Amino acid sequence: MITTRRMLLDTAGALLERQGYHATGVNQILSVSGLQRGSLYHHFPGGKEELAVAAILDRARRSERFIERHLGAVGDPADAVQALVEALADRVAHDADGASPPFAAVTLEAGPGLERLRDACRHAYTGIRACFEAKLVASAHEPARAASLAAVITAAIDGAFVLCRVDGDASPLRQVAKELAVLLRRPPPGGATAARAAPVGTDV
Amino acid sequence: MITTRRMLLDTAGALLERQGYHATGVNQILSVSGLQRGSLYHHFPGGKEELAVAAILDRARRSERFIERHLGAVGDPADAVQALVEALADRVAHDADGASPPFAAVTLEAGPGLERLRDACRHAYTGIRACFEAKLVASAHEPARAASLAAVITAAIDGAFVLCRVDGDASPLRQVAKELAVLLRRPPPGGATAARAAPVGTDV
DNA sequence: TTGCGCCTGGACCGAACGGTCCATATGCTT
DNA sequence: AAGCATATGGACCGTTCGGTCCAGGCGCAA
Repeated sequence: MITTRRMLLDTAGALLERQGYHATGVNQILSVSGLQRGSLYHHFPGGKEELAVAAILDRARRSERFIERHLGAVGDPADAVQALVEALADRVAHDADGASPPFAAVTLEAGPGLERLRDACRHAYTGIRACFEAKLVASAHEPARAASLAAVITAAIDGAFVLCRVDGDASPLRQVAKELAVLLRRPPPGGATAARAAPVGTDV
Repeated sequence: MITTRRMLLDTAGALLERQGYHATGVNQILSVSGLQRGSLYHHFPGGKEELAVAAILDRARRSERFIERHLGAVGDPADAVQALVEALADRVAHDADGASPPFAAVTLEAGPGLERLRDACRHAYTGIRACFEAKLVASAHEPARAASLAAVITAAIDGAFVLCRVDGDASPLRQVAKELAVLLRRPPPGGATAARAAPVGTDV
C-alpha cells in the first residue's frame, strides 16, 4: 500500500522537523500516524534511521520545489527572496508550531553512527543553496558572489526559524526578509556592475 | 567542591551544543567528565534538565562576553561584526567538531515538558541579539533598524554554523562574515540616515 | 476454491535511559 | 578529637527505547 508509506514519511518528516531525531521516538511516529510497528519495519527494514533518511530526502525535494516555484514567480531576485521569506513568515504566523527550519535540528544531531542521515541533510542543504544560486546567476550575479549570497540566504532563513521559535512570533523571519532584500539589491563590492540600485525601496 | 560543578557545566554545555538535549545522555556526561551519578544529582537535584538549563545560561553569559569583547575592539560595526564572524570561522577551522551554533539544537528540541530549558534558550538568544543591537544603536542606527539587523546577524551566524557542519568546512561562516559587512555598510532603504561611522570609543 | 504473495497487528526482547538511595569519604568547626 | 554538613562512589529501580518475530488478514492469480 502506498498510503502507508506516505503516511510514515509525512508523519516522521513533520516530527523530525519539529523535534529532531533523538527526541522523535518510533513509538511517537506510530501513535501519531495510527500505524503499527510491523508496517514501519516492513516498509523501512532499516528502522528509524532509514525512515528518517527517506523523510528528509522527501522533504528536501518538496522544499526545493517550493523555493523554485516562488523564485520563478518574480523576476528580480531581491523581490523574489523577500516574497519567499514573507511566505514562510506567514506560515509560521498561522501555525506557530511550524516554526522550524526543516533540517537544522536533525543535522546538528546527526553525529557518529548516523552517517546516512548526515548525508541526507547535506544533500538537502546543497540542493536548497543551489536553488538560490541558480536564481542569482540567472540574474547576472557573478558565480562566486552568487554562491556566497545563497549561503547567507539559506543560513539567515534557518536562523530566523530558530529565533521565531524562541520568540513565539514570526517577526524574525520578516526582519530577515526585509534585510535580505536590502543586501540583494546592493551591487557587489567590486563595483563592476553599475548601480541598478533603483528607487524601489521604502516598503517598511 | 566548585570544580565538580564547573566540570559538569562545561562538559554538559559542550555536549549539548554539539548534539542537542536528547542525544546527550546523563551517562555520557558522566563518562566524559569522569564523575559519578551521585555528584551530578547532588549539585543538580533537578537532574538532567536543571543541569542543562544551568549549562545553557552559563554558556550564554560567556557568549555575550565574547561578542561584547570583539565588538568593543573595533569602532565601525560592519568591520566589527566581520571580524567577530571571522574569528568564529577560525575556531571552526581548527576544531571541526566545534562547528555548532551554541543554542540552536537545544532550542529546537525543547518541546512540551522542557519549558525551563526553552526559557533558558530564549534568554540566551535575547541577550545575544541585545549585544549586536547595542553596538548598532551606539553607531547611530535607528533603534528599529538596529533590532532588525541584530536579528539577521544572529540568525545568519546560527545558520552558517549548520552549513559549516554539513560542509565540514568553515567557508559558510566566512561568506556570512563578508556579506554581513556588506549589509551593514549599506545605508537604510529609506535613505534618510547617513550612518556616520561611530566614535571609535570602545563602548559596551 | 485453493494457493501464494504482500502487508499488518501486536506480543515480546535486551539495552539504555533518567532517577533514587544510601554507605562512605572528606574537610571544616569546635 | 569529636561532630557535622557537604560531597562522592556505585548499586539498584522502573520505564522507555529501538528492534525482532510471527500469526494471521487480504488481494490476486490460477
